[in-house]
Amino acid sequence: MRIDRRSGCPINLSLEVFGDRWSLIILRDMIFGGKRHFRDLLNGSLEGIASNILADRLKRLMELGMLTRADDPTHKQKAIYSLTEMAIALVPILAHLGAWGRVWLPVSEELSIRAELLEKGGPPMWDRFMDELRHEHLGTPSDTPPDATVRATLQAGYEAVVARKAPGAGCDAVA
Amino acid sequence: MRIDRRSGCPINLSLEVFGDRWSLIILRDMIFGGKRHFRDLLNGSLEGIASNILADRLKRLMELGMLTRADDPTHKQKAIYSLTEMAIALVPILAHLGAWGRVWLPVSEELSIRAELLEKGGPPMWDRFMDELRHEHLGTPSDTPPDATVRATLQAGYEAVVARKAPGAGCDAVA
DNA sequence: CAAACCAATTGCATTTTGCAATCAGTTGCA
DNA sequence: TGCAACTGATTGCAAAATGCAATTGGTTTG
Repeated sequence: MRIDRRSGCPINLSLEVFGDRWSLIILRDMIFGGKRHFRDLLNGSLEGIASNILADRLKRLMELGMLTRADDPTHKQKAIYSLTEMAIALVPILAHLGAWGRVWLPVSEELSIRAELLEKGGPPMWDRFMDELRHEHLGTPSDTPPDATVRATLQAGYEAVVARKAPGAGCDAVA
Repeated sequence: MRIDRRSGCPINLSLEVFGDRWSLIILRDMIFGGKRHFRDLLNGSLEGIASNILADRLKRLMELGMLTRADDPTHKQKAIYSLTEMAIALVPILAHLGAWGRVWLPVSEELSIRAELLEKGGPPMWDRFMDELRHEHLGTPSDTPPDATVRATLQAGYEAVVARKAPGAGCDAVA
């Protein structure tokens, strides 16, 4: 599962990067879920990735230049993973992918609300979101207040759906 | 490699559809290369798919509703494969994917000129291309003359690059 | 009538995946 | 201090997917 370079076609090479079942899931959880640690990615994703596969994919995505790894200063053995610009540039693709899936596949309502909001926001929202990610992961300066982020908007939409579908559950239902 | 439905997330479900190394390659060759027959797909793609995998993926894409299969009236054992609207709707994703690959991966110039033209054309060009595909594959009426198609434009761009890189080779160099 | 072509299928070795158990070191709490 | 919980992984193993070559039964072409 390294790169074969079967051909120099852009679509083929893109597939060689994330044409598997887990790489994009990991990037999705980092981009939309804000996950930065091994354990968060391991336990947090709905799909249940195995730890050996997660370790392998993190390594591979680092080799490919999509992620970087740094020691977490608050915990001697904690590693913190960051997106590179190469990974942040996937946001429009993920937005289109989510929009396509919402139309053509049996998605669940709770999990597709984010895709819907992102689709409605269009390229301007994608650009704002990419700026936020650059701020979080690359240390780029940002003038967006923390409570007005795209991620907060998406999360609020998700929680509204969950609350509406399970009215007795209160407001603590977070996946 | 059927669908597991690990979760109802649109991105996850999309990955379950074409999160492998061949499905999207086949769709690329049908969409951009105009391939409709088993042999064309088998011999025509640069990446060299094996016939058993091609057969498996064609079957799978049909089960998923991305392709249909019909007998070719001109040849009793020839099958002709057609894209469905579900597959044609992937054009914007393929355009973004090509654009991303062109920036971040070691693509070859000949093979990325199509992606570049498609990116420059933007959504209006994608829409025209999707209409052409509907005309070819779904029998939808079309008012575009055959010599002004997006596919012809992309092919002309490709041939111009090939001719420029190998000036002595004449105009018969087609992959 | 033979050679080429058609869409697959079969057999088999290699690779990848998924799962569970485990690892050594670190931290939080009593 | 002692011990459980947590950290990012690693190992072993069975099952599945892949890649390759050969083959199949039928059709068309020269």
